[in-house]
Amino acid sequence: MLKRERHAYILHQVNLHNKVLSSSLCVDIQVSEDTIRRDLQELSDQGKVIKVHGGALSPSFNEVYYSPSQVYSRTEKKAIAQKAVSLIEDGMFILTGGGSTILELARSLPPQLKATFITGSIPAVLEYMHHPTIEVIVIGDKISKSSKITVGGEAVDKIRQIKADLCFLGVNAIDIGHGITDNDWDVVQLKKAMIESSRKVVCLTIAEKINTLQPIQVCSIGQIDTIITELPADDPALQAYREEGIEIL
Amino acid sequence: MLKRERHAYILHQVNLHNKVLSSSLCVDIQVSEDTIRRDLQELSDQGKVIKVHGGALSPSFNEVYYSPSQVYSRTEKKAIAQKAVSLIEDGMFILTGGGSTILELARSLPPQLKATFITGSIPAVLEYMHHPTIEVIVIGDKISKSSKITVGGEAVDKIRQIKADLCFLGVNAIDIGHGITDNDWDVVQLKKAMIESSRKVVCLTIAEKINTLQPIQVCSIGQIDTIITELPADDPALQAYREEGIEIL
DNA sequence: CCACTTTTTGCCGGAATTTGCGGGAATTTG
DNA sequence: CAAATTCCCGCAAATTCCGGCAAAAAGTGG
Repeated sequence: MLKRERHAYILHQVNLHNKVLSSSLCVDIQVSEDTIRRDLQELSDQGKVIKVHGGALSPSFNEVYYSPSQVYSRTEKKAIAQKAVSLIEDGMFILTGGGSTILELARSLPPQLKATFITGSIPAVLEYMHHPTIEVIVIGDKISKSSKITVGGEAVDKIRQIKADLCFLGVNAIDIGHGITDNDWDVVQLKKAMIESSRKVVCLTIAEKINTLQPIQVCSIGQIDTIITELPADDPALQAYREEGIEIL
Repeated sequence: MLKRERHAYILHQVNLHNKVLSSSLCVDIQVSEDTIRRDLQELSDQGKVIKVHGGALSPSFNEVYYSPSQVYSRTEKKAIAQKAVSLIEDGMFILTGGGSTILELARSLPPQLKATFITGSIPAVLEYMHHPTIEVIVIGDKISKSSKITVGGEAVDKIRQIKADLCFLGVNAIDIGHGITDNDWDVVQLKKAMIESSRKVVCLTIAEKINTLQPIQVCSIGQIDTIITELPADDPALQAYREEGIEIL
């Protein structure tokens, strides 16, 4: 990996997460800690980051008041993203939707990962695009401005032509009896197609949304292979799902 | 392999992967590292790539991390966008590419305009998405990270199925003899399809790019209906194009 | 076809950059 | 305070860069 690439990657990470740890960077990028330290030093000299013991912070961190509730349940979603990343292997084809949990996943992808991500979500495409090595395939159709993803028959058709290894689904509501449910007709059509076109379906959801309902069903519990929440895998809140034979992470 | 060929190949690689290593290029093309270095130097002088120790990066690669305000020739592009907007009428279907001039156009759209914009450019989609009343249709396919547009056979096919009223084309190089030319094979395929699928083809270009050349032809002068530059319509620099029967704005 | 110029290319030697490593100082944490 | 981690400095190896030079190739004009 070229020096400039590393710098770009580090800056991207800092701007996304407001901080980076030298220790995690050097395992991500696969270079020695000294190199990372020198990189941080240079970026710090340029004023792009603020160097601190053990890593670096975003320069805007000190200026603006940092509201932790800026993004709804950001920390939980980060934890979910971390677990989700562990399912991804080099060479995989991965279908993803949109939603803030998926975005967090996109930001947490290790930099040397070589996989192909397929999505109709514009914010997700933006995140994937920043990644140095992954391939991005966009599902085209009309944009739904509210959800910022492409929706419609063309999009559904395209997804049906795909057979992906993995499908990451950000979930609005999940319930043991009604499965995954949602509130946008067009988005539901897409999610249905995504589930059918994937060998393995992984649900990402914060615990808060477990056992909640929305008007339109996306799929039944039986179609889900894995559920990822911010809770530990053996949390009692997930017992019912475990009993249905769903893998819990 | 000829010098021009090498340059085209290098540019293609850079646009594809966002970076090239001198070491890998010289085994690919079977020339000495010195030749590659000189090639990269020249391309860097022309601003086509950014030379770094060990190789080169795509110029758009760094843009992402810098402020969007320092865009090259911003004021000129705004002037062009103003003129372009005057061609748009309610209810039109409009094909557009990517590029900073098109983005400026997207930002200049009047807020009550009701039209449908079709594009494969992710930055353009983002701009259109912010608009309250226009419809956005995304052309799907694999993302070219450097140009940030979808490229490939699927995208070309989709465009062919469309018959748009207008096509706005950001232009890299235009010449009276060679028409519009560009340097990325995949992008050229898209632009060709866009031109064929539109009733009226409008070129947006800053005056600086008039009478310049790139390796690959997009279309001949005869296929262009309108040219928009920041210059007044009767500027002598555009005389030759006017004589070809092209409308100048 | 031949001399002549221009361009291109490869090679060489020295300079510069980058990277990892070791040792000791400094900082953090319990 | 003590252990662990992180930082900093200098060094060495590897790689890359750069300017100059000469041979090869391509273009030019008679």
